[in-house]
Amino acid sequence: MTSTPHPSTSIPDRPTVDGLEEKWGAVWQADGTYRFDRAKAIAGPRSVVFSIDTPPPTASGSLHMGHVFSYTHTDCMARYKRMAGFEVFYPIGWDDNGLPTEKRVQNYYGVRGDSALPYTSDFRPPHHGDVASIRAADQVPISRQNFIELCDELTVLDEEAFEALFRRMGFSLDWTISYRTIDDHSRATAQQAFLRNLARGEAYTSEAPGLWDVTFQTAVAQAELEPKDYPGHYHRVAFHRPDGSPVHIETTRPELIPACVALIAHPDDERYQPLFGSTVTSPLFGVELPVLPHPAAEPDKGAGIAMCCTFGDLTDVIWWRELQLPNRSLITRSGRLDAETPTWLAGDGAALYAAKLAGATAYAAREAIVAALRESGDLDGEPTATMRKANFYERGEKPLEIVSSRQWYIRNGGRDADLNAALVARGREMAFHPGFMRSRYENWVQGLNGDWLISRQRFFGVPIPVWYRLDAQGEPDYATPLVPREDQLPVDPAADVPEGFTAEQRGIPGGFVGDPDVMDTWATSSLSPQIAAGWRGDPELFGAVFPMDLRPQAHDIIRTWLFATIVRAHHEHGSVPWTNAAISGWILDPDRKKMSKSKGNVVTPEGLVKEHSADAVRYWAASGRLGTDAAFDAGQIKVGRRLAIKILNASKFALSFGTVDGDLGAAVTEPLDQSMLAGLADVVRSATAGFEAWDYTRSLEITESFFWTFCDDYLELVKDRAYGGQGEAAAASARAALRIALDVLLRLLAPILPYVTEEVWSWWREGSVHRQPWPTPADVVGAESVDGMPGDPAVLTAVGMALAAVRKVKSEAKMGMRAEVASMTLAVPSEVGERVLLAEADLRAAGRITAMTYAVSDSVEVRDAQLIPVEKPTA
RNA sequence: GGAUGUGUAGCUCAGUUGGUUAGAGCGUUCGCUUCACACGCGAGAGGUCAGGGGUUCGAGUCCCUUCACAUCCA
Repeated sequence: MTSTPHPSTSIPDRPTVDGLEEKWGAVWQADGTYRFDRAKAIAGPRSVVFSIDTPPPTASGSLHMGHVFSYTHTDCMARYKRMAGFEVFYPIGWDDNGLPTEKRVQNYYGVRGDSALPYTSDFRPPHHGDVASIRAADQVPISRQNFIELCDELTVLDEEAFEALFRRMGFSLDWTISYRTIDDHSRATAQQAFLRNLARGEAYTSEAPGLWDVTFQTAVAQAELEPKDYPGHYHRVAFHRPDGSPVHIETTRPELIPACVALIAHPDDERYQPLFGSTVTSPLFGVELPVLPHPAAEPDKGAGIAMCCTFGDLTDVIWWRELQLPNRSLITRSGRLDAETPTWLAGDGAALYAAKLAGATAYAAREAIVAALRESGDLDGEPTATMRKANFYERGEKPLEIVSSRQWYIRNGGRDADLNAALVARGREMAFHPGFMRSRYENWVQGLNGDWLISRQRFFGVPIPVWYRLDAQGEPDYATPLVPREDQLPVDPAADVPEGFTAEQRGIPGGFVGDPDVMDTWATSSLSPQIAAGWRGDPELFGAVFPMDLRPQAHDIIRTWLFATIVRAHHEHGSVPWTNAAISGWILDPDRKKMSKSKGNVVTPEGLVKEHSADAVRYWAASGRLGTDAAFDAGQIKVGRRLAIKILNASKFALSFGTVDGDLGAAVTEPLDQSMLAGLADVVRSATAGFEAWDYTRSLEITESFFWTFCDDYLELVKDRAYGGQGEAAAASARAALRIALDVLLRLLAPILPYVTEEVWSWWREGSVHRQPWPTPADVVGAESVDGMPGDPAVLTAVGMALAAVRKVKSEAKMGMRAEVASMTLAVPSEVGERVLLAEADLRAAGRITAMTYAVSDSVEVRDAQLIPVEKPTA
């Protein structure tokens, strides 16, 4: 039923891969070739569906080879599953909310959001992507709403560029199922999930020390920080025991001495054991501080005893919490020291603070403190340069500070051993491909030390959907937030009014105030399965596709995206979000460095696709296995292009001998043809096993390897016979075998090379090759003879070896392959000779052999060849 | 410091449960206007499987150990 001949075959004289993307992209779109059949999915058992949680790309980022790499991997699997009979749910989304978009908008338009400013209806931004970068001081401040409008405008443009590339790459997404993480449906879904987290106690607010980006003025989550080397100096500073003797510590941040709450050494450190339980006083400020043991202190680092300040780094937070130390925070959200002189300082210390430190930047404060330490004699020696590990957010220039603030958190097992174990167990319910990637997940989950901070003090995000009552003094009541009903979502607390209040009551005592924060991007994109599958508002669809079958993504975001998505599904559904996670590697440049803009080694996908064709680029991507980083290799793309062209040419040839009427399988009578088909049946088995093991690369390699042998040996061997050189029946056998093989080969290659396979399919078949069933060994009719004897793949191998030996003789004689062999002896092992005899006529035709005899030998070689050079036309 | 992975031809990589003489592509060398394809075809050269030790009749493959590289975590 799949082999209905096309009524009029139209094969181009010179087939080309160029232009196939436009041609077939338009057809697939018009025909809805990759449309998800919702009715079939809902009607059928869950097992008829293969659902894919496509990670929505950050549309504000640039397009890079990593996208093409990973999305091609997914598409190959999607296409295989579709042909294997599954109803494939393959949506696409764009992750457009969040700080990456804001940064891009700031640079593209030269603006900066400022909540204090009023809306301007006719605002015109100063730039439109026409300058490389804009200094913060030159950015025009605009209102929150104006800023959001620009974000909306630019993300739409960016998404169009992404869509154009993804379509050109031939990704078989269902473009009718798409979403943006900032659209109404996504916002409502994110808010609904948040409200349910809140109702169950999984979301909560807390005034706590957290990571703070002073540049972007927002809190940042643990998962987002990047430790980097940051130059600094060790300062050897004396604290004092009650008897006046010094205890030296070494610190890179002496400006935090006024925020010091304790000195801490490792419990096993004999140098400091006598001090545990005693107190010391801080230099300059004279604050009395305990000396305490804690295993996180590193005996080898600096003096081996550290000052704990609130808060210099994340270790300080651990000490503060575990040792129940006071909170003497000094660093404010601006990155400057508190303008008020802290209450715990007195006398000279307080005076020093008021004079030199109040409101100072961390840098100025450090200078002032170091000068004062020098004067007091508490600085031992000169500061020595060092590199410290500091935490950064994305490409921020300044290290993150730790600042106390009220923030929203979602419980993620960082502070709850039972939840932690449950989330590890969820990971074990899923299959990771490759399996070892699970340890990334488990390492991360088991290393968490705090809940997930989701609130951001930014603009372009999903608002936290709560309001607070204001008491008579105008102070918000954070303990009992006002929440909307789910059917009111999405809401914007900055514009919408909670039930029971009027707009006039906003911000006045006895009235209400909206939560000013938005959620972090991940708090929405961690719900991509729920958003795409219609958790909110489409329970039928949701039931048919959730939990999804596959989440594909790269390994660097296991700790963020993959983990966060598991957390949300665990809380909301008590299940995994998907049953398989396919983890792609990274694209490295040819020197095996990670490609990055700053190094200028980025190759853009658009140019490559235009130059080499989408199939060629897909071939390169598909030759990278899951979990393996791949070097970018233009050579491999060229190989892919060559394969695509070869498929066109070989197909044209195979179809050029005229059709065969009736039963194709019955027409195959020659042992060589049966042998080729028997080999192909083995290929079908192996290629299927490859896909079933998520190893599309293996499937491709097996099929490709067979295809080249098919071209180089089989086609050459049967050419003469197919033209009719050995009579009609023998010709029909070859012609039938060629069509059977081509039909199966095209289907095997379709998931990897969708364009050329579709092109060739259209020459002689109805419908799309991408809607054909995946081939089975039984589809390779003619692999057995009519009396049921299976074909012997070794016949083609044997004749191929003999042909190679003939070619070798000609090549060594520096003659062309058309040279005639007047006579020769084929020396072969006897079992090879027996098989050669079955197709000797084909061998003679392909080798232009007039007379041949056989001899027995261990290897296959041609002896005593009498060659007649091709007569060259005299000039 | 802990975890995971990698190390095979000049380059990029395969190598199933241990089993003949370790494979492919690219590159390279030599040759060929061959009626599907010069965006092609044919042939050749090229490897101490990171080092060391062990198990075994037999190790690229299993075990131990050393080294190098990468990533993740602390």
